[in-house]
Amino acid sequence: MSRSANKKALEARRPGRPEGQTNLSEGILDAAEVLFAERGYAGTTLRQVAEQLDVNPAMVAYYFKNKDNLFREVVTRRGYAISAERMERLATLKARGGYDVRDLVAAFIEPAAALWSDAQGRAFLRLHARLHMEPAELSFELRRMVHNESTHAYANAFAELLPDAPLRKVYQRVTLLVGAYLYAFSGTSRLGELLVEGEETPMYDLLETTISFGTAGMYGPRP
Amino acid sequence: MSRSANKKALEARRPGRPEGQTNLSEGILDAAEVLFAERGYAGTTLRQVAEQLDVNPAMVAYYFKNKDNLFREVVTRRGYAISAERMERLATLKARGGYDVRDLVAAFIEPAAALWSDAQGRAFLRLHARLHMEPAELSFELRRMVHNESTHAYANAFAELLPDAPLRKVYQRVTLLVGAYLYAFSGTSRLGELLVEGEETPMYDLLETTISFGTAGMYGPRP
DNA sequence: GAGACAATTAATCAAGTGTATAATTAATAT
DNA sequence: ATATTAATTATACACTTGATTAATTGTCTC
Repeated sequence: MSRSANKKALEARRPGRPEGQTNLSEGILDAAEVLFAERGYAGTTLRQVAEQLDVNPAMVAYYFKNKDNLFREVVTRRGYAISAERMERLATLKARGGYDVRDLVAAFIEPAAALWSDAQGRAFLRLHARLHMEPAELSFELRRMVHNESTHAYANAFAELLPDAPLRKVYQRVTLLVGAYLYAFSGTSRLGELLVEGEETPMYDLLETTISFGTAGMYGPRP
Repeated sequence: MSRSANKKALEARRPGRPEGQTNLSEGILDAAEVLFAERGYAGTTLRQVAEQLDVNPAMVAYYFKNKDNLFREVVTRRGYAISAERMERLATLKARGGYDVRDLVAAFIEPAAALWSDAQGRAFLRLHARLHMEPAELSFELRRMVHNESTHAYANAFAELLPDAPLRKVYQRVTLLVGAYLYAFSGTSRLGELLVEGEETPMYDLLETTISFGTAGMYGPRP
């Protein structure tokens, strides 16, 4: 992965196109994903990105024009994938018919939660959560582009299943659902640190707990 | 508030102690609170803080030593206040006896949600949420100092009311509760933007919705 | 094989960063 | 009155940042 791992590392590096094929573009996105997730937009430098690939900083500009654009590409790459899978799963539910609130919650959360299984995906989940805290001028347009369609689709679907709740309440609950899963899967929740009682492995079961929590919340107050 | 508003603004400013009393320290905390909330730690410069008070950048170092320390002071000033009020309200409930899950949820959330009423408090709420996304080396110690005690106290109280749920589950649900209210009250949720259907005022009712959502979630799956 | 194109490093630039220090003025203590 | 302390501006320093440009080397097309 890191270029220092191959045989070229021992030669003094010279300018000019290297032999063979390279696909630096993907590597830059991966490295930037980790760094933006950990340190945020302002806290990440293009030099850090380049350094992680053992490459000249100018390469980032060569492939991605500028920092802003790099950030957008990192966010949209996986953001649109999640959004698309949400829409697919919603369409599947509607085609099948007879789904309930829990089915909707699962269809909404699982496409994101699935990324938890590998380290690179976890980095994106953290960035995904972090994006909502970045300054409006950086994040609002991105969030609108990536998430508006699916958020509205799910809110409407929830509203159909909850005819007694005013639309405002449904949107508020969806917001709470989003906040809950973002935080839980951002890897910043200190769950591991809080629960030190020996046997308890706090991450196990987290998806199930999140879906149950969100489902109960979406239904609203118990009668 | 801004010193450019008083009569001194028109004179050319000179070095030296100004006449009368000054309390710049509070003003710096307020300005930094807003900026850290909006732009994060890395995205905020000490010059921005100073500029907002129309004051020399060296004043920030004079009052707060360095950027790191300023951040800590901003976070702890209100963070400890919230934590203390949570502990008080928990003690009140326990003294009174006969409380339920909803009472606990309300006692946990309301001390933070109360800050929503004024602009400066909303800035802190945003910072409060953002803190959880800042790099671990900056935020973990702070979060531990400020929130560990009350989080454990509430988790244990919840566990007593929910004897069927394993402790791991209780902590997971508390985590989801925290994520939900942090996001909802961070002012970054785009609730206002998403819901454009005329009459609906999305912020009205939000505290009630959050408490109901959290209560239902804490109870776990419906039977 | 020659020229166009692709991918890389080296070097640089202007702007901005946190921080430190000295000079300056007012308030306070003796 | 005088010395000390408090609060402020001015200035500067060493370093980092995003971005640009030129030089260099490999690959592809004809």
